[in-house]
Amino acid sequence: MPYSIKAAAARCGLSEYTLRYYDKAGLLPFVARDASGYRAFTDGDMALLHTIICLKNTGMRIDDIRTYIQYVMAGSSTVAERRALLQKHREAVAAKQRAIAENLKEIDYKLALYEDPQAAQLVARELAAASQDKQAANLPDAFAGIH
Amino acid sequence: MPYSIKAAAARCGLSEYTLRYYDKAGLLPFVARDASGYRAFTDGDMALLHTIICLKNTGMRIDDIRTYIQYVMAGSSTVAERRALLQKHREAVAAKQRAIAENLKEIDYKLALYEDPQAAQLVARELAAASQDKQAANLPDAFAGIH
DNA sequence: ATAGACCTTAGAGCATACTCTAAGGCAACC
DNA sequence: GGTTGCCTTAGAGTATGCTCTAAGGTCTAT
Repeated sequence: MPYSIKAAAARCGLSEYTLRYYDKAGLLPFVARDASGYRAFTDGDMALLHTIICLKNTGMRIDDIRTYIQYVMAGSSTVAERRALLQKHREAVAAKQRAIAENLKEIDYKLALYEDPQAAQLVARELAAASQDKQAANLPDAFAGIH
Repeated sequence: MPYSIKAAAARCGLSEYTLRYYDKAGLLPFVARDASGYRAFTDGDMALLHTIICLKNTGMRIDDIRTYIQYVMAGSSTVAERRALLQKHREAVAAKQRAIAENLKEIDYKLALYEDPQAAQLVARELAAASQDKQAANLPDAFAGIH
């Protein structure tokens, strides 16, 4: 019934190396060992691992994931702490998503410029302006001679 | 008119260290030096630096940003390459945003559980199930005795 | 009983992106 | 001319998260 590390890795999409690294880092204190000292992942373990991967995929650091797992291992008395941790993370992720969306808008603006039929001319004009900046300041001009 | 590295750092929000690191990494070939060998950032340089920061903030790697800057330094003949690079990046960022949103949904699900008035009971039930997984597989139970 | 595929650990190595230190040059003011 | 504050470089150090190697134990089938 339980999965070997190889099977668990295949199921969750992480490498065996990464699973061992996570275990060493204190993220998998719940994974039991069989009589030979081999890790044995149960379905319940895979569910918790899934949560760990969600936290990782949203950018949570190993240290913070460990804190979450420690709350889980401490039982239902830590529900408030878990809620606070996840809420804080949720807001941080949302804020980062918004920031990325903002930056992406500017990249889209650049992209629109490059997609314009007159792109070459527009770019050449930008370049000429940058070039003049240098001349006006009596600085060597890295853009000189570029079209 | 041009900005010292200190002024440029203050304006763009990066540290002086980071600006020097970027220069060393080939991201700032356009920044000129004054008679004393000091970097002199023009307004045109700041605009390009802004683009670099947008790319960085959306997770582009230094190596790829350098490629983009090399296209810029090669003039308007590289418009097609720049467009391709930005489009590819744009799609990668969008895909990652979607992936994060997916993972966030699962975290929200967990959060809803913790926000339930019956949270402690629900969590205790999860825990009991995980505990039974271990028992059924004749494995040491890390959850034993936790409420 | 031996080959092969699996597992274990400790610890080294790597990639990325900074971050800082050391040693020293330049420029302005008292 | 000395102090102060800015700048330069090379290169070392840090943080994070893997990724891999070496040495060795276990299990299964032939």
